[in-house]
Amino acid sequence: MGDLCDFSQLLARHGVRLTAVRLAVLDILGAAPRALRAAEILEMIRTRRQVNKVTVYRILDDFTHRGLLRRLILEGRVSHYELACEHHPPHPHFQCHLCREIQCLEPVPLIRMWTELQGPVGNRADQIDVRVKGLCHKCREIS
Amino acid sequence: MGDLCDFSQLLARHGVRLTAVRLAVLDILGAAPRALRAAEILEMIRTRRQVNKVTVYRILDDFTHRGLLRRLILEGRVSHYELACEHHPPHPHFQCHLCREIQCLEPVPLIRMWTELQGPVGNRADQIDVRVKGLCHKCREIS
DNA sequence: AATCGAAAATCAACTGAGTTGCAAGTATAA
DNA sequence: TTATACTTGCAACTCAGTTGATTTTCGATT
Ligand SMILES: [Mn+2]
Ligand SMILES: [Mn+2]
Ligand SMILES: [Zn+2]
Ligand SMILES: [Zn+2]
Repeated sequence: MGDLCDFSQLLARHGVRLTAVRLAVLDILGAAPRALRAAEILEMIRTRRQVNKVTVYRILDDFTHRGLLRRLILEGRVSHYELACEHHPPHPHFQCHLCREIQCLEPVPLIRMWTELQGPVGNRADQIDVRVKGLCHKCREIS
Repeated sequence: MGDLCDFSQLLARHGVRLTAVRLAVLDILGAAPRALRAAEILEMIRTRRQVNKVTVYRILDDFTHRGLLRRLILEGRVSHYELACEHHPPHPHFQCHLCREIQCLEPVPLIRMWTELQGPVGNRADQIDVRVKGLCHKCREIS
């Protein structure tokens, strides 16, 4: 999924030092087929090296503010993260209400809704998030 | 906002006993111009009577599962609640990234996107949430 | 009116993702 | 090499929400 991005170059461009943990975070998210929770990323890094959770949380937060990652709020309390580089434009997400698994959906054009969604005169809309909830195909055939 | 609903009748129809706290929750949400956090609802009930937070959380959870309220996940950690009766169909929400305030927007037709948003064949989409982020008109004129 | 069982409210203790402040370590610059 | 800034680690904390056990209230039955 992220095999198109050169992460060390990406970090350099953002004026961020290349460190083992930072690269691991990007590698893992780049290889993931879906958005991941901080705890999942932490666990995956720990299969390679020892790391403190605070370090990972701080990196995720920093990268999000730099626009390198997107933080997805799909359910209460836990955030999910995904790459935000040019090869991964914003897109809607699907969450199964049974297995809670998250899927990335293809981008849909929202341009026609944009004006309507600005709401009361004077609001400035910067971003539109679309979240689909339902039953995924795996859970459908089980139940 | 909720002056159209007869709450005592609504509770009766759901086979739920009418109690002071339950009615207060519905009254408050019915009068609110926007979705409220549990802590806000709790505080507002406490201007009238003494009540434990667990009671309020349990009522909000119960009402949500009965489909009497909608729980909105708009930012991490805190949920917002709004009435889900027939006078208040699902609709998009706007959140200002500066003051964090939430506004309800008019419903928009999503029917054209529905098929696209089902995603991989076999998924069943039940619900589409639209969330707009930006700068509200109040915060715009300040900054 | 007194009794009883179910539903509702309370209390204290807990959960867990995420945060904070500060100390220790490591890389870059002078 | 030494000074400096940046990065990581550790421990303690926060806070919305949850849990389980106990007490209170309600509505029915006798
Ligand atoms: Mn995605
Ligand atoms: Mn609303
Ligand atoms: Zn599923
Ligand atoms: Zn605002």
